[in-house]
Amino acid sequence: MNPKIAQAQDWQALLAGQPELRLLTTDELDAARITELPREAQLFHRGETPRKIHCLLSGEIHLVRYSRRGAAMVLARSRDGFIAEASLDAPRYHCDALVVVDAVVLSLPLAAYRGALDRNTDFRRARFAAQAREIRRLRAQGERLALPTAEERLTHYIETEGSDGSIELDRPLKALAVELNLTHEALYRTLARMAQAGRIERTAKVLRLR
Amino acid sequence: MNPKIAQAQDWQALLAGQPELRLLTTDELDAARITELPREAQLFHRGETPRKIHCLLSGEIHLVRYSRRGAAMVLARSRDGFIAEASLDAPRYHCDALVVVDAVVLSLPLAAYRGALDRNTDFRRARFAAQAREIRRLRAQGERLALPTAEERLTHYIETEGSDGSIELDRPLKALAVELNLTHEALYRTLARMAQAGRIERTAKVLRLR
DNA sequence: CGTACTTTTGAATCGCATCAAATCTGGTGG
DNA sequence: CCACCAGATTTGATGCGATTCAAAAGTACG
Repeated sequence: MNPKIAQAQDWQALLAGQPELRLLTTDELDAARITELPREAQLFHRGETPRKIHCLLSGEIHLVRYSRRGAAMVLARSRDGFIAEASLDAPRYHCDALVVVDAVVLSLPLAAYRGALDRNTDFRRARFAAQAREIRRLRAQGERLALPTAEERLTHYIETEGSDGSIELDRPLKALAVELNLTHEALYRTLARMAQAGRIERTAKVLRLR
Repeated sequence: MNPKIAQAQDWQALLAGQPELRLLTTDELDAARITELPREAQLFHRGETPRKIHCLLSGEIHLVRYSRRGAAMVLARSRDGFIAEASLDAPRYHCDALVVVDAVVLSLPLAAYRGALDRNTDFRRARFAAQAREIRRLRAQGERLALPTAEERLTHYIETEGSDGSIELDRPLKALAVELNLTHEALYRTLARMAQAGRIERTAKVLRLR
């Protein structure tokens, strides 16, 4: 492990949680830096030119864009792994990266990242596969947003994002409503109706389709 | 150029239209085959295991999934280039590939494609960048589908997919309506209202924001 | 000149957003 | 331990925009 990073005893466990980083050589990790970012901080801003690639070790960061009327739109939620990797070959970021839960971020200069892609087969395959997964996830999300009713969107969400017909509720339902592009009222009502009709089972922390 | 492919005189022009294929070596192209597919044919079916990667040379192919009620959902429209590249590392296709306009397809065994990714730096960079573009496009599409009204979705579409505040209408408005996840009636009415109010300019083949 | 498809308009209906307000919950400080 | 507070959850009433169903007019193409 890179000595500069190894100094940070507290972060060892976090680094261990990112298997892809272990694919990088000591040389490649040499230029990496670790930063702590408090809630509300911004990792980067729209319009800036990407100079580093960031890997989220802990916390939560959202990619956000604002409509002309000021409404925030969440393009992506990240709880770990590389952030805005798809923007790196664009001349500018097209969204803000907003820290939603206090975060620890490892940042790597673009040159090191690109070098690793070219020379490190395992790393390259891992990143390539990760991009493919993201594309499939985004397609599923688009498919979901195209569904006309709240119930269909919720069902689709549980089927595609959950496992075995159920999802864990590790955050408030309001957050889920945002992801389904519903108001929280609409989601609450839909849940009530579905539970009433026996189409869904609801416990404190789990939603299960029946 | 690969002699087996070169035999197909008619397809030379089509191959020239795919700059990425020229990045492949003769060896890599050796295993490629070209197929013609009529409208309504399927290039692959949901549930099949991917064994080849397909590059669309001409025509149009849609990736389609069907809801339980049988409603078709178009996950992606392709008019040229690699198809369902993101599904290759999945054990099965999760959608059907439906030929919408008579198509010519070049198919390459997965092993040849993966070998090219590993050994051919230019090809790999090109594919990596293409995936990143696709991710950005899908994010923009998700953002668009989350907009509440027909007018906002249309405006967003013209702003992000068009150039300089206008788009060319090279296909019927009904097709555009599907992409905006609207009924064609809703789109027609929205266009009429916006034109009436002077917020959009409409000619036979172009839509322009004002 | 007929046929298939697109474009257009109308009327009725449905589902979600919006606004409002009450209740519940977890966590904090006194 | 309890009072309190912020945020989450829940229910109600109203309105709007898109869907749906229907039908007519326009357009391309063989």
